[in-house]
Amino acid sequence: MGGRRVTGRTVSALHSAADLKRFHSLLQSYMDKKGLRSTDQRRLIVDLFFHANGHVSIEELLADVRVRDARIGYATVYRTLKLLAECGIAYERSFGDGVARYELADEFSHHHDHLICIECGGITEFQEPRIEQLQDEIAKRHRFDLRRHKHELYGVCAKCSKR
Amino acid sequence: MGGRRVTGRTVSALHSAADLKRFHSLLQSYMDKKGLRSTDQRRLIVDLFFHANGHVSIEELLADVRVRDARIGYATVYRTLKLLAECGIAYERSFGDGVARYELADEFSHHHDHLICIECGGITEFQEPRIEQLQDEIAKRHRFDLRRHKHELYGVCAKCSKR
DNA sequence: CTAAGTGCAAAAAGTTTGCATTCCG
DNA sequence: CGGAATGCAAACTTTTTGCACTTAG
Repeated sequence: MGGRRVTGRTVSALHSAADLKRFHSLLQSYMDKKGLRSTDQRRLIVDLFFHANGHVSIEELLADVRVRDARIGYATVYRTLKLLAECGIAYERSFGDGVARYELADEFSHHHDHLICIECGGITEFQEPRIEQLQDEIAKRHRFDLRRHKHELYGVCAKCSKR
Repeated sequence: MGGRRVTGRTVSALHSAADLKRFHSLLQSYMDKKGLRSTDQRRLIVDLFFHANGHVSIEELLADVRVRDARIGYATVYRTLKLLAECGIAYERSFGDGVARYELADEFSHHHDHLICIECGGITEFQEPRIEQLQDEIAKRHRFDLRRHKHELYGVCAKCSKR
């Protein structure tokens, strides 16, 4: 119910082995279908993305990737993330700071929305099924085919209020 | 209750005269306090912003503004919108298409969230008090001082589904 | 082999800023 | 007058693309 703290890149994501399996097989079948190739770079980037904490920017992921292989370029990470977004494995987000961020799709992680602290920039996740239900209602009301949503609460977190 | 269609720039916003009055007086007092000046350009931009449909980009507002005064530059609109955002009269948003958009703060308009069509880009507004209430609950649960939120539903609108 | 992928560097697209000039108060 | 605002153009930032070279299949 509550959210777990995932500010920045301090907490490692906890996805199950089963998620990883489905993730790989979906990606593989998409790549097969499109005639795309599996390269060292792509495997590394995709792997680190899966294990990264949610909400990584291209720059951040590139830094991670370069620890393992310093030759990899920005454009490759950029194109690989686009690829993941294309086949529905990743969502492209932007929290208003002008840089694109990517996170694992709900089906490989767990669906969640965000509380964002306007003081420290910390991001906490939350889940609220009753809101999801109301969203479906709204979509129905508008005869709108709802595919995804973005729900962000901005304010000051407990820690920052105290200071 | 339902939302009204405000796609792009086709429907004119309907704010009350009282809103306009409060809007001007808040802006005026902010400018007085900061020693800022009232210029022809600023008055024109601010005025057109108030009467514009929600969600205007700098580029769009600039186009409107230039109908009245062709000499006005991008930077002036940019700086004026920043000013409005600074003093809380406007919100800066971004719907992921890489351009910043501005809309009137809730207190001068009416609070609403957005349904965004991923086919045609159309934006429809919606309101749902029960969601607002649940948000407050979530914030409380996290001892989070909620200041504002962003709730966007992405999908395919009725019109586009039909095609 | 050959079409796809990579890395680089250049091009775009949008946002910010420096500065000479204009103009509000 | 003096400092703030404007308009222009240049600087930035981030994203996207073209291209020659490499490589998976």
